[in-house]
Amino acid sequence: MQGPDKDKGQAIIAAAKRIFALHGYNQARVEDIAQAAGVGKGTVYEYFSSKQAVFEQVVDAGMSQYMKGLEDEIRRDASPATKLRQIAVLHMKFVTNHQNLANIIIADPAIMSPHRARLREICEQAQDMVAGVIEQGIRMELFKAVDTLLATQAFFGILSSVGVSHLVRQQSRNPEEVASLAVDLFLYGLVTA
Amino acid sequence: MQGPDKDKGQAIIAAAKRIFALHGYNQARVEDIAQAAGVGKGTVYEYFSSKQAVFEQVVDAGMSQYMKGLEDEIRRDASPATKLRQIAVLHMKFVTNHQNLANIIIADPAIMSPHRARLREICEQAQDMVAGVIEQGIRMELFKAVDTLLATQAFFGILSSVGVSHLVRQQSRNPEEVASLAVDLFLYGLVTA
Amino acid sequence: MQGPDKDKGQAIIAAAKRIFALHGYNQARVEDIAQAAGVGKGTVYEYFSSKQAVFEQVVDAGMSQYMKGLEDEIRRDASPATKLRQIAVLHMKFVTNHQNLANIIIADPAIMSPHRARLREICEQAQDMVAGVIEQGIRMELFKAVDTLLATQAFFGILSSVGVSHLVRQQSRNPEEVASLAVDLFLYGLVTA
Amino acid sequence: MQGPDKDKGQAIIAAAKRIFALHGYNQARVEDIAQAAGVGKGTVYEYFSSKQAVFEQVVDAGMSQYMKGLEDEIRRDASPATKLRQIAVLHMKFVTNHQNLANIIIADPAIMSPHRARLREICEQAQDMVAGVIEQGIRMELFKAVDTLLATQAFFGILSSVGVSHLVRQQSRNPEEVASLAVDLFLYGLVTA
DNA sequence: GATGAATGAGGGTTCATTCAT
DNA sequence: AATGAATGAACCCTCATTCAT
Repeated sequence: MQGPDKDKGQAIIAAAKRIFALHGYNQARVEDIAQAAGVGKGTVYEYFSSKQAVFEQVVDAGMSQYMKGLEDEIRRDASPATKLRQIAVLHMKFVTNHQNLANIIIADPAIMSPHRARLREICEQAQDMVAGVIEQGIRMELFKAVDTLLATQAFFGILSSVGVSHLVRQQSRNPEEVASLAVDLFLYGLVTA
Repeated sequence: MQGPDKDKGQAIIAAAKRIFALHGYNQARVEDIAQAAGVGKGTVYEYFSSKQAVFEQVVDAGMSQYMKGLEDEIRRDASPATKLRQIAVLHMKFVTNHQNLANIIIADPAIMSPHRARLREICEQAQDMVAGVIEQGIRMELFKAVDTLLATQAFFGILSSVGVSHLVRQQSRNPEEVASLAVDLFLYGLVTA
Repeated sequence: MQGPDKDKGQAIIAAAKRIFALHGYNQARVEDIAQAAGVGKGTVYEYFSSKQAVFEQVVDAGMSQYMKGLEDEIRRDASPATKLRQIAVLHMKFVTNHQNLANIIIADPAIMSPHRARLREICEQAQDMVAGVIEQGIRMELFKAVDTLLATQAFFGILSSVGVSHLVRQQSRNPEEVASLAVDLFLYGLVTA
Repeated sequence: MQGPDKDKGQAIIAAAKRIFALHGYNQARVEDIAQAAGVGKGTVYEYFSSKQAVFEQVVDAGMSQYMKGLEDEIRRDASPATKLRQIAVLHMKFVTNHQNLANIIIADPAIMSPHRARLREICEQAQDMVAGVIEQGIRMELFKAVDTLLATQAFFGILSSVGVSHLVRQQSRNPEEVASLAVDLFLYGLVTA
């Protein structure tokens, strides 16, 4: 699968990420990716077995990077609220960086269907980590005894939605600031005290 | 282009909604849609000018139905919090009903690109309506003086995320209950009082 | 009795002649013909078994009309040159009236292939008639002893070419005048005496 | 193994010329052309943007070859009658070689409609050249003071008609001989001196 | 290894024909 | 008889994939 020249493989992944995000999976032609990577069309097949495989590598690379960052934050010694704040920044950056790859995966059920189980597993791992933080907060009586799964999904939902809207569409604020405001809302709610 | 038999056109729209949601735009063959609607492949073209047009009609039908419901809720005489609660139920039902059509639109930039401007306008109308409710709450000093745009996006983000996860994947709870829990979280936050 | 059926069949033939001449065989849709004839699409199939059959009827109608005129001219008591002059006017009117139907037949080998033999037979009948006139002229030592087949084809070639150019494209002169000039050229040649 | 690009493009043109002449434009499937050229269906689209474009290239190739020959004859130092005789041979060969491509163009108004203006221009150039020769003959008082446009059209009409009949249908004589007989008729007419 | 010319399966779309009303 | 909604065979074209250089 992996050709010997790691740099070229990475260049193709990077190019593919841009092209997929820009045009969507089906509208992205292998030739476009090759051109964006500065290689010939056939070269893509030296490094990856198929267009599908390129996409999976793009997703895998993004996810593993994300998971690595997530694990680091979780392992850190901090209060649950602080951890959520840090994870929020991480997630916001991820959303900003990977634009709509996640949507491609969701929207095109045929894509990654062989790998979908593993992808879901990874997502669930991420959710479990955050759920763990929330449970910790609940045990410490800092958080209400809500349904942790629902809260976790709400957490990601807020961040993704706000992230896409604020960062992709308007680049007026930095990710940290937006993440902070979103987490405030998540932690303290909309209603006045 | 529009044949006189409204029922058949509606049947095609309904079938197309299922097929698009199931397979994604590109993997959905016109023949699949025709078969699902119980008509011949050519009949689809008696009612719609193209596959693209079918998709747009599917989206339009869903959106106009949604907007109609939203306007009804907004116009109702109720407290901002109650309005948000009602809108949440509406949105949750919409997400449940339309599954990942929204994601298809987001993920495939080429789809609906001529109509994208109008679609965005509709979405912004919906956001403006909810933003109006939140502003009203802020003026009444019921809500904190947050960035209303950010809060609105967070509101939709929570509902969409929770809706997809809870309702599409696990159908253990009814939309009303899940919407209520999500809104509680949005209004009162995670942190204990 | 002149039932309404006959009228409708004739109307379809007349409409088809216009549509075929205007768009060519393949670009002429059965629906176009039906519409031009002021009837429903299905009605065409009440009178003709297929699009192909409609075209054949159009051609047959034109040819039999043409042949009838030709026979009348041949039977007339006149000098060979005068006969050719009369036939030329007839042919020029035919070309004007039927525009490019002949070209459609020639250009689309699949069209009328079952009937092509008969069509060729009719054309050859027409050629034989004119060839007979030329032979008569040769026997009377009014015409040179040329290859009658070649002369006949030249006769039709001049008339068709001049007819299409002068009458279809520029309608400045009447068929009789143009036919007369063309026949002068055919009879007396270009070179000065 | 495989020759350079140009050869394959030329092979496709040559194959297309045969297939179009044999079946007509619409009945000629792209796959037929590809097969006749000994290439895959997709290869046609490596060299030409569409079926339409293939046809236009076929026509262009034929026309430019024809025009080149025509110009050479015109430029030659010879009497008008001799020039016409040479042009006649050229035209007869062209008709023989290109069979009914011209008819396809005439019969199918939709074909080449974007290029029709240019095609007509080319035809008019050819007509103008021949008209020039005839005018020269008239000025030299070798030819009668006829309408040159009409004479030119008659010239082409004789040659095309005789060419198609004699050469395509019966291949008993060579083009030069037939052309010569046709020109004799055109120059000296049918009537005895 | 790197390339891109060659390939053909697949699908959107048209339209001649049918048939229930 | 007359209609036009319904149908599906046919065909152009795209683009992922292969392979000879």
